[in-house]
Amino acid sequence: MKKIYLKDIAKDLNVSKTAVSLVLNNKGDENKISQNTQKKILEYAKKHNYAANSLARGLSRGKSETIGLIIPEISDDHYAKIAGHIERKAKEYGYVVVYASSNRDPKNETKLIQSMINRQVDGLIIASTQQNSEDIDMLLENNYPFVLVDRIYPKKETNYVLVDNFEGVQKATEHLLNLGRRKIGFISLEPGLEAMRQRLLGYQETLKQFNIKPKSAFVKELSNVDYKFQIKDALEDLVRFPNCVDSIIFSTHYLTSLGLRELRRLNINVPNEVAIVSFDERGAFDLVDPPITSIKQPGSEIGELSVDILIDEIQGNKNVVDKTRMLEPFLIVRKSCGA
Amino acid sequence: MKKIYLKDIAKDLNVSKTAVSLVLNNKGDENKISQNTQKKILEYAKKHNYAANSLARGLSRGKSETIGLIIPEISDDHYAKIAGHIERKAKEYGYVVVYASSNRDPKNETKLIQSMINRQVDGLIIASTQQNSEDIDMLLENNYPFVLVDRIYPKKETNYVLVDNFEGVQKATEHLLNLGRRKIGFISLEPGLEAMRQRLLGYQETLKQFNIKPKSAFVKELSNVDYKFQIKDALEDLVRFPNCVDSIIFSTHYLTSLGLRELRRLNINVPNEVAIVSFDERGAFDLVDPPITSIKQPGSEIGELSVDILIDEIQGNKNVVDKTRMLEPFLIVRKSCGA
DNA sequence: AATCAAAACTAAACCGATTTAGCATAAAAA
DNA sequence: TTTTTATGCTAAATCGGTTTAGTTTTGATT
Repeated sequence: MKKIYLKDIAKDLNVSKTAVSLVLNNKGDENKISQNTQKKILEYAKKHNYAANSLARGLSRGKSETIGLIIPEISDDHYAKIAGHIERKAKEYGYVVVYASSNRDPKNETKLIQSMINRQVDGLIIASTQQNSEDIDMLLENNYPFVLVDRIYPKKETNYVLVDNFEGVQKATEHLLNLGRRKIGFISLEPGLEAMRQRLLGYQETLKQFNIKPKSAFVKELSNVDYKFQIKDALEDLVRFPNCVDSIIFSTHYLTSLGLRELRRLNINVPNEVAIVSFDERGAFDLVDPPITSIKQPGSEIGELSVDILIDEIQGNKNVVDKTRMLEPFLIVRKSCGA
Repeated sequence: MKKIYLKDIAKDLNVSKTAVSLVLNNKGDENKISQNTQKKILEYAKKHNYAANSLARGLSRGKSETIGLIIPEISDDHYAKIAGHIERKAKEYGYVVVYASSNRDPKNETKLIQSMINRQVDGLIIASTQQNSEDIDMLLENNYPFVLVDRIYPKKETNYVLVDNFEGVQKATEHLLNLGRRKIGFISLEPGLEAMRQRLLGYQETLKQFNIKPKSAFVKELSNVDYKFQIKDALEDLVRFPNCVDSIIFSTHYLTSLGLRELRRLNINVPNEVAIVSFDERGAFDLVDPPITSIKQPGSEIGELSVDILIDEIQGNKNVVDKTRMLEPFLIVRKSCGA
């Protein structure tokens, strides 16, 4: 099974490389290659299993039919799901996906963006650390096709797809309030991410709507780096006097996991003593004791829309009208709130 | 920020493209480019942020510094983890990763392998459906660098990295037996995969070592396609008369999740009535009620070794001596067996 | 002063496609 | 019969690098 090249086909069939290339790219008719020749070329190509070298094609066409995906971590449940949907949708368009994890480090992100551009990806889907303003500006200035997912730069005009974080927490908070909980704690990460800010805001504003004054003592914002260690103190503080919250909203799934472990260690009954809600799902959250009420993001929509938008940008179409999409999250009610 | 090319540097510095290329590829010394010129070129390149177009470089060098990863599903916990480690390690070597999901369909896998080759990936890491003998043969014949992960073709001589599936289940079975369980059920998938065969074997052989005759009624092998529906009957059959097993080993994590749900529906107490062990971890298995005893695969080792081996193959080195690695799995003892 | 080797550099081919511009030939129109 | 037009095709440039096979320059040697 030797590799076969365009020029081999041309030579063997006694036609020019041009003819072969045109025909194989479906431009035979418009370039008036006779049906006869076309058939000949197509058959030969099929028979010998010809497929263009995509580096060569990419170089000559100036595009690679590849999209770059930059996310915090591919092994994170949430991003793995999104990556799956992105891949599927990209394939529909004939694109493949190169992924890279920033590990939540802005410097990594900068490098990855550069590296992807050098690798001639046609566009980028980025779940940014949100501390890479300059990179985003650079992309914008150069008209480089890209879409932000999951994270946005609120002051910049970019394409984006993300869930309505405010609404998500709003739903969760309302749920808790409707179940009679009044002392709701909120454990989140430092507000570097707009998403986290919106989640906090959703919590605070909903309390206000219910005429409850948000207490800052009920809110714990952990370091992105040390959250694993900080969560212990944070939780203890929330559940002990004088706070004694009756419920906690965790602003992301891994905080939920850690928090629940801690609550167990403290022998606190969930949901009787403290109800919990998690932003984001994770693996077997429905099997956990108790099954965890979660705010679920529409992962498939997020993935698919971001690809739709990106491809539209890449191809310079204007098919996709709205390139800034905020999607509706859903509250999945389970037993961790006592409902 | 206009893009800058090799020829721009050459022109601006009044040297040849050759010189620039050599210097930037660290071949200045061996090609006797004067220190002066080298410095000039390096500085200019750095100042203007030059980076080679990797399509062009790839085309001309015949390699792309890209590796292809073909797995059943990127969104699967297990593969997402492996993908994470693969990416990290690949980056260390200066490679990027293109991933694609076969969705467990051999036809897809064939297409993906072809597509990756056309895209000039330098090598492949494949978690094969194990029904693609011809593709594997083709890769072997063409001396195409590749490594199988997680799945192997037992009769073919390929590089591979996978966990010792036999040993994993052996550990689990011994654990159950040591806890006094004697009627151990085994829920698995159709034996298309060698991994599944080994797991079954591990179960059967361990029973024999304990002088227990394996009963085929205790083994349920579900269809890869319809397992979601079949598991209900399978489970009922196992726990009801005449089988009445006192424990079950699930041969993969998603079967465990489904099975546990079903056990709950049947109001069967885990672990008192039926103990369970899961092959493979999943998200929050430690938080589940009860926390699930699992056979854990060494994900980071699997990912890293497969990259080490692949890069060694690609670069034609012989640094990595053993290119067929079977790794040790670990039993993580939790409460689902009553221990 | 002629010879030779080493040092410093470069022209041009090449990787494998795409694409522009244009050349024959045949058919239709004048 | 000549001109025009359409048909069918191709040579060669191009994409942006790498690499081979030289060439020129410099300096040392005889």
